[in-house]
Amino acid sequence: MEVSWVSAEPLDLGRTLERYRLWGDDPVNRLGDGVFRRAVAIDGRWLGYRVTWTGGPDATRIAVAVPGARSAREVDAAVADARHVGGLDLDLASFYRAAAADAVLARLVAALPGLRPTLSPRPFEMLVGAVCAQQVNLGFAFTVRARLVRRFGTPVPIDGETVHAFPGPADLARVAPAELRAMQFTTRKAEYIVGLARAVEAGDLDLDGLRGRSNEEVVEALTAIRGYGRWTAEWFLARGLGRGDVCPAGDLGVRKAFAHFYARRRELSERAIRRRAARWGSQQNIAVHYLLAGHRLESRKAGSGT
DNA sequence: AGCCAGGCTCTCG
DNA sequence: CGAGAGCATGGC
Repeated sequence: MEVSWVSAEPLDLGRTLERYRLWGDDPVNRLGDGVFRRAVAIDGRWLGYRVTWTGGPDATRIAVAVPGARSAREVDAAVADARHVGGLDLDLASFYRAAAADAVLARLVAALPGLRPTLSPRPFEMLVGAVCAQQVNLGFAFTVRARLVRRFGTPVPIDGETVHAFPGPADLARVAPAELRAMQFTTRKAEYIVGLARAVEAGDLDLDGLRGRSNEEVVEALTAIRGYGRWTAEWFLARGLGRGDVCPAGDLGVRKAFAHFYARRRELSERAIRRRAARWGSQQNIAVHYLLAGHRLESRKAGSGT
């Protein structure tokens, strides 16, 4: 079964999803040439789906196909997942209007038309992925995350290939931290990941319920868990929940991007970054995404390859 | 060999 | 609180 539609909003899906292979192969979000594959859960069953697209940033036709679907409801679930992954529900047009007032953002919007933040549809997946990326370079973070996924996730066939569903709390709650250590997680991170899985399994933390809470409440709930600090909570708000008014100002990449674009390469304090980002109000999340992508673009051109 | 990488916890003042 | 040390791991 398949559905397709034309995006009325600016969108370059290829550029947006490119993120999924910037730092290596991602067995959960598989991006090929002009095709993206992922799995979605419905009624306890995993279904692989495929997204394809044609046309330019101003009129993209998107198609979502779910080869194993037996009902429209299953297709709807895949479409919802795909919309989240592609950031399709973010108001990019409003961001573009706000960006026009900022010379840096205006330039980046012109260079990267239709780029959207990719959101992570599943909170547990988002949080564990964030732990993987704490304090290590992103290539390595992707490597260990992929090991985790291949070992504890669920393989789902689609189009003769395999996508992996990210392991859920139940899959990881019973894992001994030593098993993660063997995959080159640090002892601490192994504890953080298993600890989160067990907290969710024990009912101490309602991840899905976070969606309905304020930014402050989400940060408070997450930072109460060992291993989950402000950085992780803010990325969760931004990339998990798609909150617009969030800027993970402590993030190394964000700090470098702000230094590059707004301070003649001099380091800005976290507070200074927050102040500047606050001016963008509910567009902060997208603005930060453009700054990060723009910084990658320009430093790659300069010959270094972050 | 040594520094770096999209942090977090713990301890002190 | 806010700064600072200590922590671990692999890549370059």
